[in-house]
Amino acid sequence: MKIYEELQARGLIAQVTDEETVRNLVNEGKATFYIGFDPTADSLHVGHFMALCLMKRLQMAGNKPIALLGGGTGMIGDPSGKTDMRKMLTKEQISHNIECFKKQMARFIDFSDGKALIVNNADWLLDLNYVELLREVGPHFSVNRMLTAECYKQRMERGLTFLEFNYMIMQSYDFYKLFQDYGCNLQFGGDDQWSNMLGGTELIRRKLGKDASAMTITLLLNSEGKKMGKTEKGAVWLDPEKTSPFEFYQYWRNVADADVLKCIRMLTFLPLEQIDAMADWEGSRLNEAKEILAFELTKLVHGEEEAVKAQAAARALFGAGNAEEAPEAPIAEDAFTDGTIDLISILVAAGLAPTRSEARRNIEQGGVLVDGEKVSDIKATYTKEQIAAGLVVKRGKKNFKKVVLG
RNA sequence: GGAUGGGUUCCCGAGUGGCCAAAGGGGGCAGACUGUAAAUCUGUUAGCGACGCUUUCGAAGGUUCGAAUCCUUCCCCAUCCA
Repeated sequence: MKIYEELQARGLIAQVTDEETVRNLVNEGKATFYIGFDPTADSLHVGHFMALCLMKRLQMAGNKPIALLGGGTGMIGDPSGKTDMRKMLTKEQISHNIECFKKQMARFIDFSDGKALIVNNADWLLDLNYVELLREVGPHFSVNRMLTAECYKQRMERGLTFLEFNYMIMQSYDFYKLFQDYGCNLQFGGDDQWSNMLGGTELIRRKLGKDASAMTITLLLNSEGKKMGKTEKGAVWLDPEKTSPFEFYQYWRNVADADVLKCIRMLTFLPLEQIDAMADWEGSRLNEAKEILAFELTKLVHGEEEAVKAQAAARALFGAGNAEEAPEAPIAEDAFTDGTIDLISILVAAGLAPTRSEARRNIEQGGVLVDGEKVSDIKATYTKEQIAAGLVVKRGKKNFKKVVLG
């Protein structure tokens, strides 16, 4: 099975400009393709991870990836899929975020010996002269058409600023530039990028009379139609400091029944035959599939060692056995008063509750267990010796920490 | 620039002088059920040294014993007109 067919079988391909052209390009390893990453945060998240996996797959098939960091486009902000204007980032934030992105990307993609490139569109976008640019590309964009683009529709109701309206132009210019400088003939992106990407192929055709292609990756949506990789607390990050391997593992361990196989297919590198074999698993057996999904992804992102640890911790928490594998939460010496500390303080210090009020509620509602025993007294206290021995504190069913002396 | 309508807690949205930490819904959290799922049900959802205290209704002032509610100025948003 060739790469294009594999991507298709995994359900990764959403739209392509011309199937024949793209199929031939990637199957024969003739594609030089780029994917843009806007540095909107200091870590990559699951959405980026999908793109990186795709880059890796295509690279393994002999194609050359270019990772485009949006140092320039990040200054504008992509309105696609946003209902409100996003916060403008400062230049310092952007360059900090770019550094973080670079480090994380290097873990997935082989950038050695020119096998892949990493470029920053700030290098060309920031120096553009406004009037020159208008004259150069302006005539090739029809405002009427741009306004009909899907990515602006939502915003037409709530308000779209001129700043963001220009995002499509900048992205199109990127492709135009990469096409000329690096022979980049293919652009990948999330499906929400489709209209922006078409802007680029159009521009190349109109300015240079040449063809370039575009292909979008299916957005990873859950069965309720929401983007996956987001929790109430925010995105699921790849940075272990922002989303611990255990939390990362748990996120995938808890996906809905309807989404497990789709996720395995799209995100893991497991062979398709093995995945197909799981397709008729039903009911509680899907739990096994969830464990596989969680383990595989944690392994890809955090390495095998962390994946094993996360899995052991999860099993300990939900199955029998002790919870020695629980993530540790150190309590500082000065948190003790006369050698003791109360349970509310422990919960807050361990990050199991955001505020003391919340901790109090959790205890009152019977949601807190210490070493397996339910504690419903909000005044319960523990001595330094008890903490030193290690105390497993559980808040709710899925949150637990091994509290130790820090 | 002009007219009109608006900015309320995580979100939507009620509230037009005290009974307002603010209805209702959504979301979240906890509990029951279960498969660490979904659905359902119950409780809860500003903070804190907690039958009390402190901070919150776009911002800053003011009136009042008392303001989310009234007045002034300012900022922002939407729609229509230019």
